[in-house]
Amino acid sequence: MARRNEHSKPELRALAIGTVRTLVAEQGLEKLSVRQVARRLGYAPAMLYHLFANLDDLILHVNADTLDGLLDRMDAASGMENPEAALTAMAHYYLDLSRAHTPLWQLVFEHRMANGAEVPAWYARRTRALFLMVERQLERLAPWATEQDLRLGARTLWGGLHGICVLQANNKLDVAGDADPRAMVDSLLRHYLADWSATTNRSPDDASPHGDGA
Amino acid sequence: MARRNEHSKPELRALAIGTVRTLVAEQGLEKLSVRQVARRLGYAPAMLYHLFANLDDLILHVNADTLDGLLDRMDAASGMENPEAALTAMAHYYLDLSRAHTPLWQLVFEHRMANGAEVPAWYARRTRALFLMVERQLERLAPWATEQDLRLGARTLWGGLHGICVLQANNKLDVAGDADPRAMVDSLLRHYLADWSATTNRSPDDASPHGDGA
DNA sequence: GACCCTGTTGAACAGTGTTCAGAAACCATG
DNA sequence: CATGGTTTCTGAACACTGTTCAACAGGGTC
Repeated sequence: MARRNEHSKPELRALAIGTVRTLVAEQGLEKLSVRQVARRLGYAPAMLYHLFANLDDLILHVNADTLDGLLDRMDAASGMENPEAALTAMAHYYLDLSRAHTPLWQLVFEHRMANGAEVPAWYARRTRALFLMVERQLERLAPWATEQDLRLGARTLWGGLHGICVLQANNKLDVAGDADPRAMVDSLLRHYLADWSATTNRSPDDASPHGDGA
Repeated sequence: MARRNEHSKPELRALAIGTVRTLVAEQGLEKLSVRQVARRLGYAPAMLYHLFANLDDLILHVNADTLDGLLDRMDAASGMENPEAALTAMAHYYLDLSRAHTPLWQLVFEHRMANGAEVPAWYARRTRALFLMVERQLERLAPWATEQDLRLGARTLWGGLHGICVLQANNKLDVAGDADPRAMVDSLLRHYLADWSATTNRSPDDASPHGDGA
């Protein structure tokens, strides 16, 4: 019972990734295990170690797919006329993913690497791209903002959005009295962006032509 | 080797909770296991099941202690004159906990119950209390806000703060270019609160004396 | 001394990720 | 056709995990 060669290595890799996706979607990330994936594939568990370095590696490949889908949809929104509308659309994609595919979303954002290993570069590139897209929209919203303003603003805004999604995915919102996550996201974006773009304008302690005091 | 009776049941419970705290602080939550706790205590693993229902129950008791400490410190800040200053102080406690005691913080906020069981009432009470404290400060900031405004605002603001702490605890901020979490928290509070308190004032579609259209 | 009760344990069960020697089948060469 | 090499795949093992439960040891009571 060796050497069946029914599928090529890349085929098998894609098959394994797909199996993890359905398995996680069906039973959540707690039930995910190498042995379960192998059983569904009809192979011995050890076979998976010829496709991926370990379970973390397999999960990262699944997450890369999920992230690519999210980034694609966010990128499509980045062309909108109004940068505020673009950010809102992006945020809604982010939230929708955490609502419609909660276990898959958790696999991306709540999975911790074993023994604190660093994520590989090919993966970190994707999370970096996410923040960059937000920065670019903020830049359109306030072209006068410094590079540091944009970094801080993007990380604050998207970190905040992320927190709402985390609470939503973990059902922590119902515990503390029900609240509509969509309304929360809209509230965050509207209020934060309004004051951010208003007060980031021509910072007083910067090299501005004629500073109009605080 | 049975029936030593060196400690009372409540003593043993407190001892076990303390052991989990040091164990998690030293090695992170991944390494936490019933057998490790028992070994440090000098008992057999099975003994712990006479003190707690299971590992989840033990962890919840540890988390309750952590939350109580946080709530105490936040409660002390709630008496400050300026509600905005109070919220800032509370947020800083929240962030500081996630920075100074990251593994313990993760145990509270990133631990998932096995087989999706609901958290018990004595525990849920604490997370509810957290949101309530924020609501009370928002009410002082905008006494005219409706109950629903307060709920939405508190959950949005604290959800956002939580997200920043999550990214911080998981080292996701360095990956995407370094950003000071403290500056992010301040940015979130300042900008969100400024516009929230300004625009929540006498909502136009509510029973206001003379609505000034959008 | 006999009894019960309570604190405690060893052993077992079912599961986990991971490694590795080796078997089986395909391919190319002599 | 046979031989050898390479690739694909597996069974078994190792060291773990949470949890359960029969059984045992010691203290208190009658």
